[in-house]
Amino acid sequence: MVNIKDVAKNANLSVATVSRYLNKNGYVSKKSSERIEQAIRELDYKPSSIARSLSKKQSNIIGLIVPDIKNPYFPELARAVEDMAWSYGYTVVLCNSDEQTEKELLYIERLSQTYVAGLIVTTSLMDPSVYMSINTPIVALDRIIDVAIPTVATDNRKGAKLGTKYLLTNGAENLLCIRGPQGLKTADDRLTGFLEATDEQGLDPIVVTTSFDFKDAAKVIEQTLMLHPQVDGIFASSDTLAIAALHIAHKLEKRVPEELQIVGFDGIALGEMVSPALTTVGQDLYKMGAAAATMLIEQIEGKEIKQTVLNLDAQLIVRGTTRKEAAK
Amino acid sequence: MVNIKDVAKNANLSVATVSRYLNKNGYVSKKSSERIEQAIRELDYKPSSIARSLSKKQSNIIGLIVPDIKNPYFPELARAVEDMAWSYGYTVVLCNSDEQTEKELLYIERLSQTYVAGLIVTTSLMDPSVYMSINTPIVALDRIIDVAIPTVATDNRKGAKLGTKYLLTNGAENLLCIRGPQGLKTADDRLTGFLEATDEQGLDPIVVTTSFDFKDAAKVIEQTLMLHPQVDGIFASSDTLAIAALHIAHKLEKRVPEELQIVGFDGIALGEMVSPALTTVGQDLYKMGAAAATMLIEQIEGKEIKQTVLNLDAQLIVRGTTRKEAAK
DNA sequence: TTGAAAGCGCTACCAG
DNA sequence: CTGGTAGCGCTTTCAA
Repeated sequence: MVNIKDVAKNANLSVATVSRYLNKNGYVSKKSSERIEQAIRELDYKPSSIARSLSKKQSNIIGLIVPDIKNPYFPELARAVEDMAWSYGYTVVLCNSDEQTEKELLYIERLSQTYVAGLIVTTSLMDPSVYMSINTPIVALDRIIDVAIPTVATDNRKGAKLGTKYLLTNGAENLLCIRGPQGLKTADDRLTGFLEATDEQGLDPIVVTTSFDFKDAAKVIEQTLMLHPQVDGIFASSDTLAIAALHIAHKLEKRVPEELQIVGFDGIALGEMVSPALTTVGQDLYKMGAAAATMLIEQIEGKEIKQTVLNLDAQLIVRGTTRKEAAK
Repeated sequence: MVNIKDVAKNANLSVATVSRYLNKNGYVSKKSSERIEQAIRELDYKPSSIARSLSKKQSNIIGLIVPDIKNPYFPELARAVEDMAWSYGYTVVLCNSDEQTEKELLYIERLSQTYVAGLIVTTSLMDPSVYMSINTPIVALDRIIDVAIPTVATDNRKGAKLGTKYLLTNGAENLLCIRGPQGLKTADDRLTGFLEATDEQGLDPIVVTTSFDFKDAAKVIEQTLMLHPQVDGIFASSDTLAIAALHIAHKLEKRVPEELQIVGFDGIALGEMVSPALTTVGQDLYKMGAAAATMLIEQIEGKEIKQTVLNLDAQLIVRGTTRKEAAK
C-alpha cells in the first residue's frame, strides 16, 4: 500500500506539505500542489482513514442504532441516513438493538472504542443520562430521548388526532385503537392523540396494546374483532399494525372500507402495496433520516447548529382503507 | 481516554506485557495477568480499535453492499449478517449501491481506505475482475459473481421450476412470468426455471420484464393483464413483484386464487402480511445472511474454509394465493 | 517471562 | 511557504 511518505518522495516534498495539501489547510504553493496531485495520480495513493483517525482522534464513522432493521420502518430511515452520510464522506455502521437496553449499551460501548464520530439513535427505552454522559455527538431520530439532545421527530399526538378525526368524519362510530408497546413514547403519544379526538366526540373507544410483531398483533386484533364485531373504525399506531388489522379483516371477511375503515401511522412504502392501499398518517421518512444525519454531521464538524430540534408534522395520506369523505 | 500506557503504569508492568495479555499471545505470568485485570477494571480501560487496526493493518469492519436497503429482501439478509458479525466482534458498514456499478466502485474504494476486513456483496452487475483484484476477503451473497469467489446463494433455476410446476399442478393453464431486470443473473435463472417447467408441458407462456420497483412493476402488470385477460397463473421473479401482481389483481377485481393464482419467490416476511398471504418459493434468508457472514469471517481470520460455495435449495411455501392442490 | 523500542500512516506544532 | 519531528495507541520483534 502506498503511503503519504511515498507521495512526498515522489513529489520531492516533505510529508508535512503533502498532509497540508490533503487537508487543505496551511500553505501549499501552486507548484507544489501540482506536483503532489501528479504523484497521487501516478501512485494511485489513497489516504488511510485509520491512520488519520488515530492521529485526529476522530473518525468518519456514524453509528446508527435501530431496534430492528427488518421492521420496514427503519430501512427507509436508514437509507436516508446512509445517503446523507455518504455525501459528506461518512460511513454508517448498522446496529440492531432489538429494543434491548443492554444490547444497545454494548453497542455504544463498542462503538466508542472506535472513536465513532457520532450516533443516531432511534430508541428511547434507555435512561437519558446514558446518552448524555457518553462524550459523543448524538441525535435522536423518531423517538425523543431528552430535550437536551438534538432530535428529529414527528408530532405524534397531533398526527394521531388528525388520523382519528378523519376516521370520525368518515362515519366511523365504534373505534378501536391498536396501540404499540406501553412505555414507548411514540406509542403513548399516538394514543393520547387518538383519545383527544374521541373525547371531543364523547366517545368511548376500545384500546388494545400489542407489540409491533406482526403475528402477535394479528392475534390480538383477531381476538378483539371477534369480541367486538361492532367496530367499524381502527386507528393503528403504526402501518405494520394497520396492515395486520387489514389482514385480519380479510380473514374475518369484513369488507374494507365499507364495513371497517382503517388508518395507520408512519407512511412506509408497504402501505401502498397492500390491497386496498392503506390510508395513513404519513411522515416523510426520508426527510427525517436525512435531517438527522445532517444535524449530526453539523454537530460533529462543530458547525453552528441552526436547529437542535426538528418537530415535523405528519400528513394525512388518503388511500383505500377509508371511505371517501362522504357527508360533510 | 485511558490508554494502554496508563494500564501498564497502574499494573507496574510494561506496555508490551499488557498488550500480550490483551491479545492472549506470548507469555504473561499468572500474577501479572491479575494485576493487569485489576488495572483494567480500575481504570475502565477500553482498547482503541483504531490504534489496533493501524498497527495490525487489519480492522474489524465488514462492508455490506446491497442495492437498496429499502427493498424488503435486504433487511432480512442484513439483519443476519449484522447478528453474526456482532457475535464475532465485527461491525458492519451499510452500503447502498442502487445497482449502480459506479457507486459500488466508489464504495469499495472508500472502504478499502479503511482497511475493511472484508466485504459481503449482493450484486453481480459488475465485472468479476474488480472483485478479484481488490485485495480483500469477499463473499458473494444471493448473487453469484464468479466461481472463484466464495458464495452463498439459492438455486434459482430449480426453485423457479418448483414454483411454476406447483402452479401447473394446481390447474393454472395460461401462465405469465414476471421477470426481473435483464442481465441480472438471479432473474435470468428464475426465468430459465420457469421456462423449463412450461416447456415440459408444451406451454407457450407470456413473459414480461420489469424492474423491482413496485410502481413500475404494477404498471407493467396491469397493462399485461388487461391485454391478456385469460392469464390464470402468475409466477413472479420476486415476492415484491408478486405482491404488485396481487395488488393489480385486486384492482382489476380478479379473484385470487380462484381466477388467478400467484406464486412469488424469496420468502420475505411481507408475503405473510398481504391478503391472501403469498404462496412463494422461499429461501431461508436469515440462514443465508448468517452463512455469508460466517464464511467471510473464517476467511478473514485465515481459518480453514470448509466450504466455499453454499448453494441452498428453496422451499415451496404454500399460502393463500394458490388453490389447494386439487385434482392430483 | 518481561521490557525497550521501532514502527503502522498521518497530523500538527514549531522553526526556518 | 516548507520541512522536521513528536506524537496518536497499539503490536511486535529482539534482547535481556
